[in-house]
Amino acid sequence: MLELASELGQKAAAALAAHLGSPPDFPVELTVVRAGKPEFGDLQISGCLQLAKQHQRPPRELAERVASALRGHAALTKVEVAGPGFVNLHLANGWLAAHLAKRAEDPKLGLRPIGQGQRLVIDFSSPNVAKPMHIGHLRSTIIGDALQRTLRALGYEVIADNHLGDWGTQFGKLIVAYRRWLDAAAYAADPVAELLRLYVKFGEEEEQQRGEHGRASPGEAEEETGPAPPILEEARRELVKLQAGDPENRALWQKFIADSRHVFAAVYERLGVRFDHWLGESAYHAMLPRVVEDLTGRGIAVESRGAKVVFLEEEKLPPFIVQKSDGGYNYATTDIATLAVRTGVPPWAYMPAGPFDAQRVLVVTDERQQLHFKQLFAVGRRLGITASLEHVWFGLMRMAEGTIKTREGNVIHLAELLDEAERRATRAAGEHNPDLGEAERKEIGRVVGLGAVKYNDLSKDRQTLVTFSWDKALSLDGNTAPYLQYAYARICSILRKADPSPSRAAIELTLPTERDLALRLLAFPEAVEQVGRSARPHLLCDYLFELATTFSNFYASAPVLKAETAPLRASRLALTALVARTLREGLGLLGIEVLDRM
RNA sequence: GCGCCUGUAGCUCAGUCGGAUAGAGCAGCGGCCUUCUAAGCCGUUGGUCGGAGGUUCGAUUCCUCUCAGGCGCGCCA
Repeated sequence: MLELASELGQKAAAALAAHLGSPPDFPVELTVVRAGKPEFGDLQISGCLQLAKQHQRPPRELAERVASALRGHAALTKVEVAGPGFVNLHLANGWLAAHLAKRAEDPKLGLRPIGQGQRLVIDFSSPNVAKPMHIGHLRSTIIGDALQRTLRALGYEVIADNHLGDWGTQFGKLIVAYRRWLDAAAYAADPVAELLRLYVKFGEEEEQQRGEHGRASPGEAEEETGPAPPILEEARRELVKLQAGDPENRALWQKFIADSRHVFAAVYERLGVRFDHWLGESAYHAMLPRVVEDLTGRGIAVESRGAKVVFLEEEKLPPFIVQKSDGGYNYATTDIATLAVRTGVPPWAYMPAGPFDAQRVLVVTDERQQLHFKQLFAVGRRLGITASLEHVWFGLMRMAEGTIKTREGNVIHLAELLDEAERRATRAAGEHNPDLGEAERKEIGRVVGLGAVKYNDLSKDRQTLVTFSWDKALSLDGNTAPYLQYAYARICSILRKADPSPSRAAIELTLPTERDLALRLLAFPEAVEQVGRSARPHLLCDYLFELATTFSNFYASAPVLKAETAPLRASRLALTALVARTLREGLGLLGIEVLDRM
């Protein structure tokens, strides 16, 4: 259908250009899009209105030209001019049937390899070592995973990288707290939870000491910070030792990373998420001096107030600090190094893995880092990076009761959310289908629960600010993953009984619901390509929901197994089987599983 | 102070980079299980698209201003 649309668009534009005498001012371009309403046909062209104004011609005259150029095309039964100057196109059932037959034989369901030959790095999830993953990380993980799957399906060579937060000032604090207050049994049971407890305890101790050492009014006075509490001084010393390569501190730090990674890996296993690399911030540490040297050597960064800074006045952005006045490096430095490795700009072709020489780089984080990435990408361009650099940001997650700080007790932990999702889905499975055995009910609960959670995050435009609510996040009705999974299970039930199930047959489109289904099925590649281009997975959710709704209508109105004639039965079986494949493949691109029975 | 994002039905959200009478789900109301899984289907109620100007044949969409909320802004990540 994509090919047809562009063919018709070009044909229409050519006809109009000839009519207008190939005008130099306004290039004649016409796009063919899906019609807004059934009575307007299947496809429509609305560009004549705009062109009419530019060329001072009556819109209907131009529309008539376009219409007569397209009439007689084999794919179309009717071409009509409507309203002020729209051209409505009606597709021939024969054309639809022929394309469905082709689609049924295509293992890729019509997906075109638009990313062929291109390497793409996608950075997502990226939790911080020693901090538990919460519902905010879930968004990055789920969106990133859906994108990596989709981009792979479109032919990109995808490198999924988990850019772990494994380097930073928190490690000094953790080392101090670990030595003072470690509960070994708790650590053995759940290292990340224990490390969080230690981190929180450190903060409390710091506050207490701060209270003792001055600062009469803790509220306002940001300016006059009193002397740093002793425990904070201690943490700074430990951090310096760690960065200088002190063996004991280094061993502790590596232990924190290794143990955290185990905990994260279990979550990813449960979610079905995989990475090609886990190149955390620390992986780039060794190259930071060279980054700054190069930047200053090329005049990109200059000294200012003792720090090394890149000024971005051309881009109307605030300055970007790449080296602190104390000589230390920060997030900006690490990210420049990371970007250089990912895109392979010299001279930083060091690495345990890479450089990757990617043509496209996607970074999935929350909205708060928009400015940072604008600055980073601006620096990247000065370094000569030509790859497409995209900050795939998503809206923050907020609690229903208002914004709550990440203090323990108020955070919803990932595992807790997934457990509850599975519990609810398992119970629902039992209610809807009492005949299920224990094991099957649990498996359905797992797949449906996980699907509901993932789809909840994926189905909204990623940029919307979401207010978390248990009932909304774990809903199983309406526009949710279970609805799609249920449609799939019903199809499987039909196919099980079809015996033998003929997958290929001549398609007959006798009912309106069959025709609707045919149109929706053919639109699959378009939806997937849109996700690949715009990095917005909700477009695929919308498509799949529409496909499932269209199928449900078909299911209610057209008997498959008891169709009036044998050819019609075969046709409907083929159509049904194709819906199943499209749902399974589409949900698969979102990282959501399906079940044969529910 | 400067900047980014968001405001669409009671609630949660779509709205194809200017098109025809703004669409779904949930909630509400009324129907449909002697036929393939009722986690479903059909019908119905509900809108000054935050507000005010502007651009034009046409604005939820683009521009300006304004209100409300969220988030950033030289040595955290």
